Amino acid sequence: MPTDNETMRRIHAVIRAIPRGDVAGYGEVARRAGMPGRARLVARVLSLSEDRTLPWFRVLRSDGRIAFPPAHPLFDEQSQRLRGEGVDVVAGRVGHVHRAISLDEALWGPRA
DNA sequence: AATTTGACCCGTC
DNA sequence: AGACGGGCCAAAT
Repeated sequence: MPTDNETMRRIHAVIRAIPRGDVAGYGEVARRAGMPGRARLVARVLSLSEDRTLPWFRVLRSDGRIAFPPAHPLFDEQSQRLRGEGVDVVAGRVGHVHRAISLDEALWGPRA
């Protein structure tokens, strides 16, 4: 499945749906968009997106770390934006975030 | 045409 | 906590 407009639209929609002060993993976004296992595609769509209103900073790695290396300029911007909406970010890592539990968490418990 | 490169993820050890 | 292997896949070399 190529990165056609429909695929991109669905991924954008899921990211736009992440509430303020909340975060989601790339793989989580992929699942919610009906494309399980396609985390890399989400990352790619994000990297190519021109939509400046998209809350890209709410998307993190599954382990809660910011995807960029600390040296990358977007690393600091993402940290700032998240802190700006109340998310605790320490050393590029989000701590315990106030958010509704996902289906995964309901079934398997919080990611340690 | 083959290989490498990413804003990745997961089970297993 | 980290490493390793496999899955993922469009773009760029």
